[in-house]
Amino acid sequence: MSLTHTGVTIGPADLDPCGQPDHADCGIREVLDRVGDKWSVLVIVELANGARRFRELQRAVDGISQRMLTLTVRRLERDGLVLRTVYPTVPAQVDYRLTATGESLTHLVKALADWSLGHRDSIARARQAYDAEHPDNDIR
Amino acid sequence: MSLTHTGVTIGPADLDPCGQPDHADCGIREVLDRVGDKWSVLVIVELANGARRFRELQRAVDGISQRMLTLTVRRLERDGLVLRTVYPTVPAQVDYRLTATGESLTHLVKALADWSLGHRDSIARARQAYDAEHPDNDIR
DNA sequence: CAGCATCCGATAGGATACTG
DNA sequence: CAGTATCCTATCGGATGCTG
Repeated sequence: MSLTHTGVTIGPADLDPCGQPDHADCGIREVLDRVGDKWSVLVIVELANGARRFRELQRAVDGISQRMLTLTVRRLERDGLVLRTVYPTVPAQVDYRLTATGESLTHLVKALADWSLGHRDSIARARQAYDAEHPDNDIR
Repeated sequence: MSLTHTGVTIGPADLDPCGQPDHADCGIREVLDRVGDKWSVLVIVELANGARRFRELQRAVDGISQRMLTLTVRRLERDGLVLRTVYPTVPAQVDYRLTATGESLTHLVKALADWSLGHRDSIARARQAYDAEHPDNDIR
């Protein structure tokens, strides 16, 4: 784990993405808002396996409404993570593929997915334990 | 990019977190919902630098409301990512620190932050370009 | 097929006031 | 200090119907 920090390592976990002592928001938000929304990551995961057409995407992601797929894919396009290509056939045909930038995100997405799978049991158990000890507390 | 896939590599980017051809949701959601929400990651980043008290956290994350900090930190506690310790002093004193599980997430969070910083310019330019060519389209 | 438009309920999340 | 309790708005996101 290396970050380009300029000086000494303060603690065992000196994590400061901005280089500021208090990492205001420093733009993490911009990415997090994209990575964080309900569908983007799943779409990226699917596109990591190759170009997909609209309906293919919708079937693959499964559960996503057409409205949300449209919005998700548009935002990814706007951010330059996905390339949208329209073929002037009849009926219309459109495909989506990751750009180089989008491709570079797949590593992280994969890491996230791996972490998720690796810890889901642990998390599930933690939740059960918590819920058992806080029956009233309805944090979800 | 390597994933533990069982058979042949279909494309240049065979990314399948579940091991299923269509990666339903396979539990990525559980983590994504936590990583994805507006504040969790920022809180984790702050806690990666050491234990913090409630007010310290609120000041550090900056912008978070007290209500959201409470909810965020409670959910992280429930998931076993954060340990909450109450000292029966007057006035009350509580601190929060990452558990081992939470600690293990900091690597990913850091990677995400790095990616974010590394691509924010690229993304900003993509957005400007998109908005210039789609003046009417208001996808945000 | 690949969408846009519209309606509408559910949730996120801010502001504010109060408590042990 | 470290919350809890309310209220209220904005956005998310599903369902449905229509178009090129």
